[in-house]
Amino acid sequence: MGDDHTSARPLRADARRNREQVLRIAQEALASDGLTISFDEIARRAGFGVGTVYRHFPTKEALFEAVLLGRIERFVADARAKATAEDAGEAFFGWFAGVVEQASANQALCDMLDSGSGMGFRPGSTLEADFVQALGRLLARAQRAGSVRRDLSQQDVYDLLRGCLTAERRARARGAGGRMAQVICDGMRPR
Amino acid sequence: MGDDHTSARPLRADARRNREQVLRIAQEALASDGLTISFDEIARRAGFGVGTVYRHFPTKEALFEAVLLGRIERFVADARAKATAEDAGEAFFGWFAGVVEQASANQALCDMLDSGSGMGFRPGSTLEADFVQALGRLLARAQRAGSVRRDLSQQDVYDLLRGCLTAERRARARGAGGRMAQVICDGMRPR
DNA sequence: ATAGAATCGGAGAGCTCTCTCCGCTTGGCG
DNA sequence: CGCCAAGCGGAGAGAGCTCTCCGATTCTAT
Repeated sequence: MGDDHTSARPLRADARRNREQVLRIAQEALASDGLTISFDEIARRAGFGVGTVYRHFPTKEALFEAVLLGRIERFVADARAKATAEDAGEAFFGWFAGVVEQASANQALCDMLDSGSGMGFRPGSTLEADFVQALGRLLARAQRAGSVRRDLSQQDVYDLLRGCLTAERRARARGAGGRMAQVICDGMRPR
Repeated sequence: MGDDHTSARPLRADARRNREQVLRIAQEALASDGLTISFDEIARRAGFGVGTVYRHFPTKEALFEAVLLGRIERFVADARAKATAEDAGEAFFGWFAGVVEQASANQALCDMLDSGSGMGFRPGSTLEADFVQALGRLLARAQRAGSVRRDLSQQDVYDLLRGCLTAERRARARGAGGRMAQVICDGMRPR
């Protein structure tokens, strides 16, 4: 319970600038270094004392969520938008490849999806369930259309997505990114 | 360095028993908890003081290597044994699925292959290079035989293997293991 | 049984990390 | 301009980790 957006009064002008600066730097630091980066290090990179950063975000988790949750929500929204597309197979594979492309560029996003309920997603939240459910809808339509093997459950595909992120992230690091999703999508097609 | 097997005199009988006990417990602990388990915790589970464990293994890394390197070496040996098999495609896919099956049952093995040179493999060793090279030989033969897409490099397949481990470990955790390697192998076949 | 070498146990040094506390500084209103 | 609440900085508490050190204990050759 810190002083989120829910506070009664608006922040002082300098405080608002500082908060935005922290978010900007945290975003960069998380994208390049992942969830293991320390709170102190983020404060240092942003040029603030650690007390200042804690004033804006009551825990390390709260800061990370402020940076990352929106990204995951966008994946869910994107899946919902594609849920009525004409070509169900294209919708499913396009969404899968899009998530892989976006998330593999961001170490913290990979960490979060990778670690599952363990660390990334807060226990009380339904975000992970929403994500899997949105994925499941695209999958079910694509299977009905005959574009995806029928023996794969939504959990199977969620796990394959995580695996694909691991692979793509590595490939990207050596400058050979962009093809892992293609291979894994082919593997999900009926033979 | 420490007092490995290279020492001049043999260990006292009780010390040898203790060393083996430590290795047994460390093996279990690493398989279930992975590379992030603490040295203190292993000593505690084995029922020894931490000083005793350090007497046998000079660093945490040394203990972990004593448990894990042999497993990786066996993968390399297995790849070499299959390098002259009649059916090159079967040899490649069989090896890939075998590694996934064995390693996905062991959290520490997954961590080691996952993290690459970062943490798992010691910088000075050639083990990781040997592993990739042995993989590369199986791959090249399978590609010549037309069983695997030709646009995949040995690094691509190494990354796909790591991704497959991530996926399979998750699937196994929810009791649905055994099919991830099938999907990814299918993805590597020519269309 | 006994000496003495080999081995054991665990307190604690030194490090990193998260998070708190409170004296000092500064923006913005009257 | 001057006041003071809002905001800032960073020392340090507390927890956890790796690894060291040395007095206490146990094995084994005689």
